[in-house]
Amino acid sequence: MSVTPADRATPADRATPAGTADVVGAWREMQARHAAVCSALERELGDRHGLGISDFEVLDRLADSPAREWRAQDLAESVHLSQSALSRLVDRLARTGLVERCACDNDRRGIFVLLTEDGARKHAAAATTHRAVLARVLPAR
Amino acid sequence: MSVTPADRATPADRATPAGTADVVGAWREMQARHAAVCSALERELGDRHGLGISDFEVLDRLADSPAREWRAQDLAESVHLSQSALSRLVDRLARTGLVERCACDNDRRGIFVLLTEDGARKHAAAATTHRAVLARVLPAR
DNA sequence: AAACATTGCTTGCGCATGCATATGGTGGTG
DNA sequence: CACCACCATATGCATGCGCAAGCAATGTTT
Repeated sequence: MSVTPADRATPADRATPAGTADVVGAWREMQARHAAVCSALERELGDRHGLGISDFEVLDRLADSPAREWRAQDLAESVHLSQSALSRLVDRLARTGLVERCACDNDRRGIFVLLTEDGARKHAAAATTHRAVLARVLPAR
Repeated sequence: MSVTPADRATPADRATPAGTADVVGAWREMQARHAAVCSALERELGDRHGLGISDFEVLDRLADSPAREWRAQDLAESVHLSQSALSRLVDRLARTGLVERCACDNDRRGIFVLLTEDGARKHAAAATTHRAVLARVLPAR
């Protein structure tokens, strides 16, 4: 149930603005669904492929890209992680050979993160699980 | 150059069931919204009331309850936290006097977590911020 | 060109979380 | 009563995260 703009703008605003209950309900429902999907993904990606959710998300972004490379910065934003968290995540992925760090020629502060062949294979395998989990638990009520 | 969902779910894709592309898109959108709401809540509840998201969620459940008390177990499930995480969360809230642990008479393994007067006041204040943030960022975009 | 501000990434640190396990309480079965 | 499987919470430990600070490269101002 979505809240219409009219609901939100109702003037009968006291301690609890009109439409508030709906928003809270929507938020709780989103939290529940988010938690359900995360825990299912965490478990299945972890057990079957040794990947965490964030790991997969990064591989997924890289696999989507034509050149299979992203600027670290853009990657962080895309997967909703802080710069520092992404830096360490790339560390872990690089240590297991799934991605490589690559200096950026025109701006030597930046780095490109690029998918290795191993990474591409891992992603292809994990993507099947990922899609299956989403199809199973995301629409579930 | 971004790859559209349609690109990912080419009909020639036997391994991926139909509708898969849509689910991935929906999941990414949910992640984005969830992250946006969490970061806004984290910031505003933290700055204005010294509360984290989980802290508020617990207070909110307690305030909702007629008796202002919940079994620790049920609380954990309701706020989507592990039993251990909730135990420590209650520690922190109890240490700042917002809740109290209360032995359960008929089953002395269990505990009730109950809202103190301070906790109720804190919740009332924070709830305003919480609702406002939700109304602002949840329906956005 | 020298000094300063800004950007992009890394690192030190503290913290919240989950998993596995310990501790203590309960109920059922012999 | 003794035992045992089970349940509800607490705690040790490892991990991933964000914030703040650091560092090197780049851009800007004079």
